[in-house]
Amino acid sequence: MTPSWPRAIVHIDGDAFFASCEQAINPALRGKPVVTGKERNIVAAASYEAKVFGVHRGVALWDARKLCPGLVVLPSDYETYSLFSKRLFTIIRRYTPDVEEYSIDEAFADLTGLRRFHRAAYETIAARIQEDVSRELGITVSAGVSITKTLAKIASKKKKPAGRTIANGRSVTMLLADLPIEDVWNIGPQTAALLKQYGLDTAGQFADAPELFVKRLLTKPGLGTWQELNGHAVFPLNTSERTTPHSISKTKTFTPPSQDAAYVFAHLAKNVENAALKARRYQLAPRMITIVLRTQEFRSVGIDARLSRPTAFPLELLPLARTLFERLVRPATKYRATGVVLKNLVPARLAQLTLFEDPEHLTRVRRLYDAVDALRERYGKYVVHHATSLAAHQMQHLSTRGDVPERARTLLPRETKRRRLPLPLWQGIVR
DNA sequence: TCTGGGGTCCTAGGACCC
DNA sequence: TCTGGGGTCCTAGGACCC
Repeated sequence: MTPSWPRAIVHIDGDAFFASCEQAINPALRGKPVVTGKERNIVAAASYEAKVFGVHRGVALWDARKLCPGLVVLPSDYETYSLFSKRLFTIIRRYTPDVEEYSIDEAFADLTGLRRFHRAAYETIAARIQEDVSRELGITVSAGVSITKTLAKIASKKKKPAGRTIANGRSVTMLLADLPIEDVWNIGPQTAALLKQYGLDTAGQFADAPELFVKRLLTKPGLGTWQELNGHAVFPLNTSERTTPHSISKTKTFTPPSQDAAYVFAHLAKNVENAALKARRYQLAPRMITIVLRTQEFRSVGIDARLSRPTAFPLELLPLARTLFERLVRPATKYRATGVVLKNLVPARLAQLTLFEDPEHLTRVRRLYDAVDALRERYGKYVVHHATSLAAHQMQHLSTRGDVPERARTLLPRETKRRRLPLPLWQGIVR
């Protein structure tokens, strides 16, 4: 259970993280307005120089360029940001082993009881972390120190960039007094709207509400947030390294929206291939697959199926995806995005044959994808793909001409030539 | 918020069993 | 044959996060 003594938790939050990484790598970009997200035509991160012009996350690049002439626009480079992220967490671990890697640019760390060891106040420890990061990585982080994760997270947002806020005792009350309820971590639009109906507009008002009232109105996470705002640390730090994902999804919007079923399916097939590739990289295979279509009007429809045997091979997943797709797709409806979710992931080695399957067939499929994955490792992701997704790939060639290798070829057999699977690979469509 | 992409956790309710 | 109560597992969908 919750320890009875007060915790000292620090929340470290990267400032304009992606943009800062770019500026750290390329000195010529320092002091300039920089955004990342070129590949999506939407600002993923904006440097503080760009924010001055009103350029924020989520702004369309077209608008961003208008707001800020001379804006430097870069494609996102997640590999590099992940490297910075790893080094950031390593620095924090020098001060405590209890570190939760909350997101690529955020961490919680438990400093409780470490003042003596570091011969420093908690605030000083936080300051040292900030100094180390700044000196060694060339980026800045903001820090919040408090007695619960929720309060620490609120504190780190208080002063940005490179700020530091300590919230204890009376300053907690001050911190919460004017904070809009929707700005509290884990209070989303739904819960905020509900609380506002009861006149609770600020974090302070919510924290002061009677426990019984909160218990009746909200569920476990909501109650936990209320407790944390009142200084009871109930959200534990998740310090276990998150190596394997629980689900893998790929979604892609295409423009313009289309009602051409074959074309829409090609996009879906591409997502299936990419999701399956990612699963194979983790040596995982899904037991369940969901496909999702989003209409022009932003309505989403989805359908699930359970696999009789886990598999991360598109050759096996695509026929099922087609079946699901055909149940889902409506004539004369324009779609703007397709998506696939691979769920119930299990280690690929556990993917055992069902009773009546031909083991040689599976071996051949495995060999095929070993070869495919090796090719992609060597020549890039686009070197080979299923014929089914060809239309989607060709679109990409047109839209990003020059970026994609010309050598893209279809290697795998067409659907008509594909061997029939000995057994249908799915057990039924769930809904 | 005029809406991109990738995730996690929680809960209600059904199925099934004793 | 009818009925109550309780446990476990599973899943769909909601809500939230960056």
